[in-house]
Amino acid sequence: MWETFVMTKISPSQHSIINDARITTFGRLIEVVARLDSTFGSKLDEPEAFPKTWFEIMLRLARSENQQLKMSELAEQVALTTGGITRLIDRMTTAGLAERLADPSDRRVQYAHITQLGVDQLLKVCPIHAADLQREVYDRLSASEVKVLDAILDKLR
Amino acid sequence: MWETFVMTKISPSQHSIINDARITTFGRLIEVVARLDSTFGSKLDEPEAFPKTWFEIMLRLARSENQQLKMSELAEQVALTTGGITRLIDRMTTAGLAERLADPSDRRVQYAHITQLGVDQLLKVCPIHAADLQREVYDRLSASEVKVLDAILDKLR
DNA sequence: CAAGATTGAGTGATCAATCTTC
DNA sequence: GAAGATTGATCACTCAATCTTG
Repeated sequence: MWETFVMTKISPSQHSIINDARITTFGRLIEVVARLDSTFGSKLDEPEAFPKTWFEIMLRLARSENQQLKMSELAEQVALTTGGITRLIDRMTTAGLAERLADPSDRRVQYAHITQLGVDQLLKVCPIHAADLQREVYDRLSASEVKVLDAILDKLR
Repeated sequence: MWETFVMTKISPSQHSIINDARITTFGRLIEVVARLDSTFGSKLDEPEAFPKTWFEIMLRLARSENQQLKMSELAEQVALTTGGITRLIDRMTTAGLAERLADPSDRRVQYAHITQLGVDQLLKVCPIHAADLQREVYDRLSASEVKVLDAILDKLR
């Protein structure tokens, strides 16, 4: 069939550039992770639901020494700017899940600290999230694949 | 040393809930991908630089039949809402990288189509991105690890 | 002057409501 | 009425500038 309109054409040599396997695989990685992530975000539709970002914050605080982290450390860990963290902790503070603690030895720093309510909520949500992960991720992978995945993450850290 | 203030406490049994290995690994996955992704975003600081979202869009359009996709298909593929895609294509149209094409057989649908300028830009950026990926990702992994990664992505699709 | 946190302005997303076409 | 795309309102982020403390 002849073409009625002239469309954008891509030559064979250009085709190989656009279809680079490395770009394809990485793109799939981004896509799969984004899709899984958003799946779990909407999965937490409990009465006391909170965004997945909050979950990540609370988890890191709960796992840290004294259940607290410097604002700047927290920002670095969750790949946000310090400005972003400032207002995120503001919101979590309003929700009663986090609070700020001053550092007596350096009055420039503020610690983000998870509250008792935050710990309670976290303990309630963790098993749900773990079950979701089991079903959506781990049940679909072999033990050796999980092992390799872990190794890959170590190398890319 | 005795404690001056009462801090949030986490018991050993609660500790095991919070430190679930499945949650940890998945969290690391999110983190590593987010970090890599933002690294490459700032890497494209060429004169005609564009955000990584645009790159992803252009790549998908260029690889598709007739270099076009329905707005809704595109939204689904890049995990955005249709509203988000509408304005994203608006911006790319303003930049001359994409355009809208009507569907003669169904006047409800609009196709997002990559322009010749878009293809040119994409062809310029792909080798740069591939080289970045090679250095930041593939040089750090063995061939078998990449193979397993691909298999994992297939299963999680 | 540097480090740490916050604030103001601007951007790009979501969600829900709307408009058009099937 | 349902499907597809757009629009309005809002939200959470970034970037750059600012304030405070070291």
